[in-house]
Amino acid sequence: MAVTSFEASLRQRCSNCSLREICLPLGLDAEELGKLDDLVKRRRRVFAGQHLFRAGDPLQSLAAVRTGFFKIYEVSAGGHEQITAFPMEGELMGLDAISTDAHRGNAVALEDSEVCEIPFTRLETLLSDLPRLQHQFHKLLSGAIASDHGLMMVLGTMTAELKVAAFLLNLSDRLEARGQPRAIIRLPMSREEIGNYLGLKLETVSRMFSRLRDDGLIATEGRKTEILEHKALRDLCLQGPLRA
Amino acid sequence: MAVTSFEASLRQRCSNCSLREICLPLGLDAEELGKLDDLVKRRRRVFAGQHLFRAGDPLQSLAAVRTGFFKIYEVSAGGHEQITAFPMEGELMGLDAISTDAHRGNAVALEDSEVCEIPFTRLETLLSDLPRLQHQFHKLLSGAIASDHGLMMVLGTMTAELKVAAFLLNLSDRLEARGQPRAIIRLPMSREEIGNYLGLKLETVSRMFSRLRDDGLIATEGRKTEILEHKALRDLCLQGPLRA
DNA sequence: GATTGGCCTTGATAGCTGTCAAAAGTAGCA
DNA sequence: TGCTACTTTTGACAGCTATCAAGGCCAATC
Repeated sequence: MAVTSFEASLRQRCSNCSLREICLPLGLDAEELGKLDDLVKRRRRVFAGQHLFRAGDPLQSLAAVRTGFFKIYEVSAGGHEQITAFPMEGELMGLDAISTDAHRGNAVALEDSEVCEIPFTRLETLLSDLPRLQHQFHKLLSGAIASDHGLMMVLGTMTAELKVAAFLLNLSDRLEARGQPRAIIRLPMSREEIGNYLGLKLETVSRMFSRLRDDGLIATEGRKTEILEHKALRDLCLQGPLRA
Repeated sequence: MAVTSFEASLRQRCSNCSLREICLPLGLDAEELGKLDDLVKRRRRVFAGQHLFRAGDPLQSLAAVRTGFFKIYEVSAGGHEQITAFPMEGELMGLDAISTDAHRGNAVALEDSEVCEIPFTRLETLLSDLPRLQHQFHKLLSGAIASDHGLMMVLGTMTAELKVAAFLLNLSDRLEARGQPRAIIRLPMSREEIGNYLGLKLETVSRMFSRLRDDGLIATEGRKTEILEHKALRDLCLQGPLRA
């Protein structure tokens, strides 16, 4: 029992987290990691379907996904919902709240998940003391912008088939960056949620999955998807709506 | 002559810049402003059509638009160009470069413009000393994410007519935030560039301008556009693709 | 094991936007 | 002023995606 709780406490620290090469701790030395550990004390389980935060909530903490999968959606003034991201392990949520001190998005767990809460005001204080942590935080903010631009490119230039292909490749790349097999993708979101994210209707998403399957590029079994022809799928995205 | 150059040097400082309530200096006291002034020494003219930076350039400086208008476009692996922003006065460019230490976008002046160059490494050093500047910088990064999400909502949920209406309202709001008349919009970009930004073809953009004009919501005279019915235009965006 | 409800797939049709084409408008320049 | 090149507008038509509809699959429940 004592051993178990010791191991649990180890797992509960940034310094031993398997995601430290992806998340906030990247590039820190032991002393710096210790200070970050002091800050990120609160871990929290979020069950499937449960909200972690809602639009309008004051920004208390940023949250890093430790295990599981989330969706972030925003609601326009006209009442339309748009999913803006599907954060997975090692990704931060709530970065867009800093500008207004209140969350703009709603975060829902797509499966039973666990997050590390990072009190934002205390984080900013710590950043001033730890230049390397500051730089890594800026890289994560900047990376979020870059990744949003990637989605804008998908939304603005691609046909339905390419959008779905790009979506699968994006997930595949992110899995690979976490040391997981890049070919096998377990989708925690529905066709409707994929469609919302990609600017498509759920029927169109379904049709495109079928088309990619019929073309032999992927195999599907419900929400389990396997990429059979990785290179062909990437070439499809590259050629794009534009041929040479 | 002496007076002129004195006035010029005043205008060349963050502490006296008319954009200090929008840009990086927001919230700083006199001493802090002085340190920022020391950092942001280089102003640079960029003539219409000229590039300020290109994708792949190492990140040396962020740039704040002082006067004029830019477009930022990214080129996908497949060679497709996508405009991701039209920065105007007081807006920062190059934030997405921090994550990779190299620019991802290409910045082109749409008209003769002037920018303030902010050496990034020195900025990060200064941020550690000036918590308020650090917080404002984070707000601007966060605001860039929020604004990208706004565009994703437009791209993902709106029809062509609503996209163009939302585009005009966005420009109108940003002009108003700078104390300029919100109804009169001088577009420095072509129909093709608007279309690229909104995920539409130039002909469709032109048709939607004509439709909004025929409906009495706007008046057009080439690239000069006037919003005649501001509320009606906003209502149009709100009702969106969704009734009720 | 049958039933129920949610999600996914597939088909037929309609509507919106893209494509192709031509003419009109605008700006720069000799 | 007149020329040229570019941008914008407008029209006709095709193609892609949304819509409407029905049926199948799966898991949870009784």
